[in-house]
Amino acid sequence: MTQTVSQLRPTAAELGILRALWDLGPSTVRQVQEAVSRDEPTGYTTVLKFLQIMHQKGLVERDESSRAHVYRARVTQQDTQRLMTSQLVDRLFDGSRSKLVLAALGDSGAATPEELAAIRAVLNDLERRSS
Amino acid sequence: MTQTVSQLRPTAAELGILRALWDLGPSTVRQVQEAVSRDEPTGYTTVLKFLQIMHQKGLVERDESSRAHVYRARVTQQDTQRLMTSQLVDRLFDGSRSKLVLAALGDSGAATPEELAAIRAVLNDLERRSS
DNA sequence: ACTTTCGTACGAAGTGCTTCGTTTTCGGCT
DNA sequence: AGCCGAAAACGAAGCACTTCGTACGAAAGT
Repeated sequence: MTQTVSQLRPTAAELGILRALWDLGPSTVRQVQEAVSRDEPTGYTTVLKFLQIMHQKGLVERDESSRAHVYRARVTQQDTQRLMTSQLVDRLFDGSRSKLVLAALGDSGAATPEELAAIRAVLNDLERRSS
Repeated sequence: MTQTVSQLRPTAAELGILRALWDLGPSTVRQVQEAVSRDEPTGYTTVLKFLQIMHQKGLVERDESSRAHVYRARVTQQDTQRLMTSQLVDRLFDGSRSKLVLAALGDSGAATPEELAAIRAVLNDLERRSS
């Protein structure tokens, strides 16, 4: 049953819970439920069930020492971003990351001047590195 | 039953079929099935069923004048790219497109010099536009 | 006209995702 | 010790997605 976490894709609802955990850090079910419900009202046992499933899958770990178990994300936001971005690129952009970038930037109003500067910095870095 | 196509999100299997249609242009079920099966072997009636469902949803249109109906994508690849990219950004990048861009570029080996140049061009364009 | 072939249409089964009601367990309080 | 409130565990229902078997109809060859 052990599975490589790095290849595990969270479902839509699981992603909502991961977002709460990334935001809050280690949390009880109740805390997660309250955070998630701000976005999308969700019952307590629903959230509990997801956390149990995710624990089984290895997406989260939990500390059972207290009466109210404390859950913590076992995948980082960055890794998940990379994974899901890769999958989108594969499925929809013919495997070309830069096509995704162009699409994301192409939509007007996408970025503030500061963000553009940050992107430019990365770009400079990449070009320096490759030469 | 009429629904705005621009908000319609194709499922995983539907996306595979759309990719074939984008690639081939207007095609019969058999042609789509052959193309899709190169990636992922799929039965004829399975593909037919999907095309029927997608027709119902408005994702594709069909010409029934010949015995073998001819299907054609009703959403462009670009629109779908925009839609799904937006959703990824909302769900996983706190609504910031540039975070997605940084993540996509950050992975080394992502882009060739030509691609980087193309991105830089878009960047220049954006900055000129905003000033 | 008859059979074979190829296509559409339909229904339904299998699977995974989502949600929640009910039951059980645990600690604290009296 | 017994009760109460909060939490965990369990089971199942509802829904969407995926897949395919079967039936039926039309065209083409003999």
